[in-house]
Order: sequence, then structure tokens, then C-alpha cells
Amino acid sequence: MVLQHAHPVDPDRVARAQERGISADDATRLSSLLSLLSDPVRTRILYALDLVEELCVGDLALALDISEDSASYALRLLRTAGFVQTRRQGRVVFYRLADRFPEPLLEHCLRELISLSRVASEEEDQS
Amino acid sequence: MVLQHAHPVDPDRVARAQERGISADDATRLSSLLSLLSDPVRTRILYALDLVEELCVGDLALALDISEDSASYALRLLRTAGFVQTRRQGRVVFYRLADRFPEPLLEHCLRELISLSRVASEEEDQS
DNA sequence: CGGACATCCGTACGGTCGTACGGATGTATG
DNA sequence: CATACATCCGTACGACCGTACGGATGTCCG
Repeated sequence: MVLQHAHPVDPDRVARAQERGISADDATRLSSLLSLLSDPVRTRILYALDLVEELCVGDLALALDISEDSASYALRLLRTAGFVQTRRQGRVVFYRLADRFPEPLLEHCLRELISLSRVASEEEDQS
Repeated sequence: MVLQHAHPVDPDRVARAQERGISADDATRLSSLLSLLSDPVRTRILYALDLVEELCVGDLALALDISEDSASYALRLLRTAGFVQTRRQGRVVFYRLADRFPEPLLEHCLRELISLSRVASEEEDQS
């Protein structure tokens, strides 16, 4: 009985993938980061803040046509993650992108991925 | 009664955010795209396939120490989205990154975001 | 042709996430 | 000090996603 396929079909590649692949920990961390961007409300908020520097919760809800609850909840997560900073002026809280964090990289990702997602949806339409 | 804050606190910025902001449709499309990357199994699979060109389901499960069910399910989603291609050889199905699709960009995002997520977790540890 | 095998598929379950609602906090106005 | 207001928070509900299990499909071997 000649086994055409043993347990590892390609042991060499399996070994390489094990060695240089992403660890489960890193992958989990990366996933939580990407999860924060995988929400329409949050991406629109980040994009809007990138455009106009700073906005308060109510204006943000107005500009994006979402409920204030929704905006507040999204901002809470973004704030906890360190993506946005706050500035109080009276009873109003203004949000802006955090200085220390991913502005340039995430902007590139956002901008490029938007056009990419458009291309992807067009290809789906064709097929 | 002088209103300190009317409904739009900063009408100019609200208008700009409305005009140039991301539409709800684009944001939804972008979110579905990012959702595909927001899973540890899927990112590790994409990364592994980028490393070693192609792998079959069983070897992939072996290399990443996950169940074959998990690998198969992840590959199904990636295949539906057009991220990976398949090649049959006998009873074995080999998967590789799709030619027509986001290899360069997603690789950059993946690589850079991995180190970024490490930095982020270190900052969390400090605080 | 029959058994073994790699992979896929349908279903059901548990956990997680976003939303909506009510109330709480703190601030400015008169 | 009392009212109005912007925002936050805790809770509960509904929807979606990933996993696990059983079975189906197609392929190779003898």
C-alpha cells in the first residue's frame, strides 16, 4: 500500500509555515485591532475626524445621520482603544484623532481599501 | 436667551463632513472587507499562504494547529470573497492567494498592522 | 466495484457585538 | 438654586459569527 498522501502532504511547507507564520497571540491582537475598523459607524467617524479635525458627539451624529447613542458608543470604543482624544469645552466634548496613534497608516489603509472594496463589489456584479 | 450651542455646534465642519465623508454604502462595503481580515484564523491562513505559495486544508490545519473544520470554514469564506484560489490534485485541494486580488496591499497592511498591534498592546501594559 | 480518505456542506449551539432605552452625571443659564 | 442640556453609563434585547458534529460528495486504491 503506497500512501499517496501522508498526514503532512507537504512537510517542508508545513514546517516553514509553522516557523515564520503569525503566532496565535499576534493574530488575536491584530484581529482586535481590525475589528475596531470593521464597523461602518467607526470608519465613518474616523474618516470624518480626519477631514475636519474635531467634532462633538451631536454634530457627528448629525453629519453621519446616525443616532447620538450610536455615535457615543462608537466613540467610547475608539477612545478606549486610544484612537481618539477628547477636549471639553463647557458641556460639549470635542473628539479628534489621537496624536500618538495610527493616523498615517490607518488613513492609507482606509483610503486605499475604500477604492479596493468598490472594485471588489464591481467584480461581484460581473460574475 | 443666548444659545451657547445650537443644534449644529459647528455647521461648517458638519457640512464638510457630510460632503466629503464616506457614504454609508461605502462604509458597509469596507466593513465587510475588513471583517474578513478581523479573524485570527483567516489572517494566519492568508499570511501562511503568502509565505509558502500553496497548502491543502489538512496541512494548513496542521501548520496552524487548528481543526480541519475551522480551516475549511475559513477557506470557504476567503474563497467566496475571491481572496484565495483552489487547485485540485486528486482528492487534495490546494489553496493559494488569488492572483487578481489584494496580495500587495493586504500584505503591507498585515505586516505593518502586526507590529502596530504589538506597540498598541505594549502601551496598554504601561498604562 | 468497495473501502478509505480529503474535503465540503447543512444544521444547531454558544458567545459576542451593536442598538435602544432609561437613568445618572456634570455644566451652564437665569 | 433650579432648569435645560450634552454626554455618558448600565442593562436588555436581537442579530450575526465561529465552532462542532453528522452526513454527503467525489476521488483514489486494490
